[in-house]
Amino acid sequence: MSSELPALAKAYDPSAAETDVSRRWDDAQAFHAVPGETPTYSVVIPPPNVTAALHLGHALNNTLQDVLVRYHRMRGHNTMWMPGTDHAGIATQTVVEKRLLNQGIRRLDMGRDAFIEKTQEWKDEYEATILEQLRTMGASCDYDRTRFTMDEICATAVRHAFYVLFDDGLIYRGKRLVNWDPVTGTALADDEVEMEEVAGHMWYLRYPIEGGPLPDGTTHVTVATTRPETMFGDTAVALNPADPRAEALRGRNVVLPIVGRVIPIVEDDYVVMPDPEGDAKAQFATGFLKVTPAHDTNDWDIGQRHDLPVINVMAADASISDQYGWDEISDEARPFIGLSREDARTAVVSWFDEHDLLAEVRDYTHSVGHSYRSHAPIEPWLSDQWYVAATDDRLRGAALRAQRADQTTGLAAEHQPGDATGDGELRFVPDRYARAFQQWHEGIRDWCISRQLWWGHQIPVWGKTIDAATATSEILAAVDSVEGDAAAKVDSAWAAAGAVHTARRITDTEIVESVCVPNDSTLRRLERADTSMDEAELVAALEAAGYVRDPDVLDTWFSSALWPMSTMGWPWPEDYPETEGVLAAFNPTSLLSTAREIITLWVSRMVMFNRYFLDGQLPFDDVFIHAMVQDGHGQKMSKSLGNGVDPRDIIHSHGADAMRFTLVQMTTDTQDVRMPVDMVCPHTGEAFTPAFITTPAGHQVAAPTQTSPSDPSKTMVSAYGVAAGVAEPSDDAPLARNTSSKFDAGRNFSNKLWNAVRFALGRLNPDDEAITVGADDLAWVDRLILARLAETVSALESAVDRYQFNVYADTLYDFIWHDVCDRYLEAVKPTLDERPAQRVVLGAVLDASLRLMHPVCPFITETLWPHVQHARTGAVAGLDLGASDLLVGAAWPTVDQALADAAVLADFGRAQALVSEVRTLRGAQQVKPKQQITLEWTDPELAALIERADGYVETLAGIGTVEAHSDNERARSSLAFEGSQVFLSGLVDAVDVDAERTRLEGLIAQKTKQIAGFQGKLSNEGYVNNAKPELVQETRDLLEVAKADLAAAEQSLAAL
RNA sequence: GGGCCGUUAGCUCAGUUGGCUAGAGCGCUGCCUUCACACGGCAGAGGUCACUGGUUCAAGUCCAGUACGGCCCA
Repeated sequence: MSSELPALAKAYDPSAAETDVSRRWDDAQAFHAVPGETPTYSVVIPPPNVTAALHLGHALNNTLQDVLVRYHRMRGHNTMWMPGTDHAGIATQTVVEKRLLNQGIRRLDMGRDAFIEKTQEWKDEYEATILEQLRTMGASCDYDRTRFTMDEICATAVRHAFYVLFDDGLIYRGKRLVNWDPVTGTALADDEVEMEEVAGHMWYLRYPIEGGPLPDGTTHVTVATTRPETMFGDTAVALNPADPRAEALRGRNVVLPIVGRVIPIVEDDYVVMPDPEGDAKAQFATGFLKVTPAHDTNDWDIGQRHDLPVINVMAADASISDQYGWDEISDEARPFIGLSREDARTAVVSWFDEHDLLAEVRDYTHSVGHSYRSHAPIEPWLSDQWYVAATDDRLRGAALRAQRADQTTGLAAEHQPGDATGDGELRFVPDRYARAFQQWHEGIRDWCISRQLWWGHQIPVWGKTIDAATATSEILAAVDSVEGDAAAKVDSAWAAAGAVHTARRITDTEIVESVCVPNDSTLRRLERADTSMDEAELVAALEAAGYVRDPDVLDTWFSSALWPMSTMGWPWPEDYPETEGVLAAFNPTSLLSTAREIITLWVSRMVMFNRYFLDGQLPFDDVFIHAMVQDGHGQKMSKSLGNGVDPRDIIHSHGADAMRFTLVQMTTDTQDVRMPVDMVCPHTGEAFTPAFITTPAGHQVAAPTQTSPSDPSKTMVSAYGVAAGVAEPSDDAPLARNTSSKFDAGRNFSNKLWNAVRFALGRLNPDDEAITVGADDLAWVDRLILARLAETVSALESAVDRYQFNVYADTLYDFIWHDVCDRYLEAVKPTLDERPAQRVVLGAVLDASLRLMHPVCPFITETLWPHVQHARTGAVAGLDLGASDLLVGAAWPTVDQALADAAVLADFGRAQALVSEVRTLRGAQQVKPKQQITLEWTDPELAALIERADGYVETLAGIGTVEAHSDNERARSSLAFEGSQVFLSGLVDAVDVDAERTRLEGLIAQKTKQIAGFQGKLSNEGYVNNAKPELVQETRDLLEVAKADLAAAEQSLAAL
């Protein structure tokens, strides 16, 4: 076998190893889970958008998931990690449109089908990239189960879910103000709108009072607005009923300038009264508010309260338009029709100025909603959209009741968890995020799910608007059975065939019918009166009857909300061989790991849907919210700032394990991850800290052009320079890639492990007899490393259980680097060849170390695994290391805690302290490493400790001889250890008395200070009486030792 | 505007129920090219724990406030 294993190179080279290991995992189907065995551990990946390649935030999240997944797999759980990608409707459509525009092609020109085809190509490209990235970073997903939110299995789930919700009255059509993105031309959900501070103006417009001046001579009211262009749609002016001017204005109207519309003055306590001392709003207020119900959400509410008309004056592109509800256009207003909202604003302000109706303009900074995709300002816009009744108790209530009682505060009585499945079981880690979940649901509004896009799941509703006079009796009966424009189910032939048929009266004369058609897999299972038609036939019949399919698609989050179910084959896993049994086995999943903002966007919706469709069952037990990766200036990484780091670059320069280890080590539960971004010089390959500049917006970014650190004649271009369009890469000045020296930590650690194993391979003998060794057979240092191993295993298990990733990494690092390498390997070097039992321990410790490190650094550990397996022999009693061909499938080590020998660990602390003291002295006197010195003790107890430690102190401190102190003429230095004098001789030929005196005087000063501190504590009665007795005793002991050390040092000084 | 988090060594961060004589990695300084590792070894320097007040025998840790930075939701 040894001939098959090539000798290890002097340093770890990740690239070759990673490829080889990936292939071995694939060949062994190592990540594939099959329903059956329990217990299970399952995770669904938060599906990355197919808009772009994965970034460092993805790398972090997926690394953390992989650590947990690999750990649980090793713990013997039936572990399944479901991978996949998200079609990301608006985001993908936007990027594809942009790419096409660059080629001079417009979406509308090419048509829906052709555009979807192009988008599909984009999706295929990025899906492949993303999956490749996941494999490259070592994510142990069950790739055989890879899903896409628009593939057939997911689409089936979406169709069925829509049908059920529609049938249950939880999906409805409503004419509301939506967040309209005029650039992409679609509605957005509330949480897809980002608020941004904008430096704008407050304009003060004077509206003339109809019917002449007030008794006090007032002829106008002055409204304050940040959006003058919406004035065409004003249908009232409001003031606060508490305003002293209210009485005089009661019942009066104003004449809307330009438009000529006469609109009432209404009283509403929403209106902020002017107050120069008040907050910003009050300072800028006039007390009069123009009310534009069709273009402002607050005005919409005021309009509802006062029964005001709603006049939409804008088209879908936010230009001023008379086509959406504004008629009776005055001659004065006509020139404004067709203007963009920006031009209209300028024109309106000019008009008011020219007509002496512009009272004032003031600078005003306020927040404005922007599309999270196009970044265009959102227009509140009146339109017909589909909604999920998220406020219904079956959804919102279920989400609130899911929360663990100890993570909520002030829940309403009806939201207290009950006995239902899933109630009170949802846990957030860190727990502070539970509050975000709770507050979001308490303030939730119905969820607008229709998007005016082409890329997505098209809404499965066929509609028709009919004249009420021609309606069938069933339809009339239905619409008359409900109030207003609510939808009512119609008992029709469509319904008999399995569709859900609704109707609603939208005007006195018009009725809208909507027919929701389920797909065949649902139809097959329905009990329906008319089974003559399948889906295609039903649709054909509907279309023949004049029904038209809704052109809109569903919000991406609708399909994402089903992800833990749809990926597992819901609703009918038996329909697809690959999903059979998966849903039952792996939902609820064990964990969802995601980012903060996703709590509202996604977590909430998964909880609502999973509970609704699966009898209250939660989609996951734990929600882990991971940190955000920021740059060195605390800024979010983004393309536009050019401060992003591509995980592929890090894998290329440092290796996947180095990246993973560093990310894990940086993950604490309190803070975001700050990652100072360096650049790689394309000329020399060296990493350097770039020169930074501050953008006008106040961001710290790498200057567009950078100079090569070692050759000032060469330059390069930064990612910011390219993103900002101010620098163009060329042959002479290429684009420099970003990196971060933070990843050196992981690379160094990998290399350390590599070399530790390399050393061991040279000293272990594969032909050793396979003996089982117990504590009694072992030397002190062997018992020590096993004790530290036992402690380490416990600490790692506890870290995983608590999602303390940095603790996991630090514990591992400390054990491998310090315990194994610095201490154990160094200590056994002189004895290994003579002690077969020690070789057994060394082999077992390395075997266990690879297992412990595997979840974080899977590639290097898997690479080393066969070498260690080949070289080691025998076993250690109490340390269970099950055999396995591949490390990925090996068992987590189980260690009998009896190996955590307390006496050995106590001696270790003392021996290590002594080694440290001796080394410090050696260092101070610059004794050569190879120089063996003599230690002379004065306390026999210390001699006994050194004896028990069995060579440990001598080896690590470079001591050749240990003997009792005697009076002779040797040149010697002395130190104080545990209150006794220890002498070292043979350090140098002649002791530098002056240096020795300085050193001892420093020591005396330090000890004196310590003693004062301890004495101060002990002379404090409050301390002695109140502190725990063992603590007081400890202080007393420390004082005694310090005193003895001081005496020893003084004695030495006197002897000089 | 509401909520959450952070401010500890030059940098990036730990610090569990108050007991600290404040730690780690990187960087820095000195020594060592020792037969696992210079992506290394040994040693060292470096901190009034943002600020103000309070509780306590005792505060990096608890409470109140201030300042600055960040995030989430409006």
